[in-house]
Amino acid sequence: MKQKATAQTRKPRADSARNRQLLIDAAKTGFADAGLNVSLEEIARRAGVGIGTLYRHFPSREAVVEAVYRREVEQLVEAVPQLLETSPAGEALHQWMHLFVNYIATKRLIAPSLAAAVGRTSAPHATPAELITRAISTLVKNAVRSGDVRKDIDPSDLLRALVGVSYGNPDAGWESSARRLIDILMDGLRCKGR
Amino acid sequence: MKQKATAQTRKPRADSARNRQLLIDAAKTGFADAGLNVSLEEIARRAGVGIGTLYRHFPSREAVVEAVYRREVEQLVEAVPQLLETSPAGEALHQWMHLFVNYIATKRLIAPSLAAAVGRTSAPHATPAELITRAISTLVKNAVRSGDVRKDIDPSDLLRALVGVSYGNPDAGWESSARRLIDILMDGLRCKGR
DNA sequence: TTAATATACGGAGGCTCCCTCCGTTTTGCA
DNA sequence: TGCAAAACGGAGGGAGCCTCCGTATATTAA
Repeated sequence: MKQKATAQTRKPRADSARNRQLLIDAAKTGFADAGLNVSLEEIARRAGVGIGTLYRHFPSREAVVEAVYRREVEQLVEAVPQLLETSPAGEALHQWMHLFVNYIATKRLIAPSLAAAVGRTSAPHATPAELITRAISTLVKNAVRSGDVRKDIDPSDLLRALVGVSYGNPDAGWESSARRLIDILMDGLRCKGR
Repeated sequence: MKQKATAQTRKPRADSARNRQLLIDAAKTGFADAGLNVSLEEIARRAGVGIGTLYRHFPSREAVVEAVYRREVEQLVEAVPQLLETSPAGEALHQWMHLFVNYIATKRLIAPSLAAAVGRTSAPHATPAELITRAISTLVKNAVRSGDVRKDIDPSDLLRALVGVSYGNPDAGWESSARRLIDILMDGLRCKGR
């Protein structure tokens, strides 16, 4: 299960792992306190490590953000099979979209970085954006097969819409707005015998 | 018609007006060439003026962006009465949404600054965001009255969706994606006798 | 025309942030 | 216990943001 190249590798250093976690925690609270534009130096400061350490663990701001929201993305992905078991496919899709808004609502930072990433598939391994794309693709495919939604739906389109709808500024009943829009979208998606 | 305070004012200086226009032009090409993150100093350089001059005319990056896209916003707003004359209200709304995507597509910068502004109504005079909000409100109201779309629609919600849908990254068939989504949205909006 | 003055200009400078590089420190392993 | 490998820290160069103020120029009145 462990990755193992041609040569045997050392056990990873304890301080490295610890600092990585400290950084992620600091980033999480930093983003929450000071918005998406906290300086990386501020994050390093909060974590009590040098800026160099931050950059060693996360080569870019993107990478930091991704590490922070990776958890939520995983939960979002894991919810799919369960939803498909307990609900008809169309309903599963609908519920998942609301779930998406939930996660976006708590952590305000998924949307922006997701928005930038939806199109691209260049990354070597599975990026969060790709994971989510797969999740929604599964849901859409099922819903199309079961006849719950029209078949001319591109899952990426839908994801884009979802991200877009979740993009608004934090204040002013943003979340309920997103929820209303999802319901409208869903109405547009359904097969209405036409 | 001219603004005139208690004291009579001087004629505004010619160089000021000229520089302002140079700056707007430079910003327009600058945004097009180098993306939304061109430095303001670069814009000033392109315009052949000092950075101080830029800041005197436009107190913030936001203001620069707004000046650049003001034209498109105005056209978007002006299209409303015409659309309402030539099409049934529901269709007018639909067409206007496509028009919106058109303008966004050519100038890639309306969406971001609009996204930040949709909620707020704090500004003293009519901001572009408010102008657009008014435009879409008119269209929605008409469409609701004529029975073309359901009545539980908040125009701001719809604008948010429009902005969101138009937010994607430039590459990769973004525009057609936005158009498909608009059609789906519109299907969701229509009164379907239920 | 010319002088007076309101108005606008330019860019140096102080600040913050980004990111790299390398001397120092810590950790895992033998 | 000793020795590399691995990780740390933060100084420093570069860039962008924005302000401030001495200088330049347009407008107006004489």
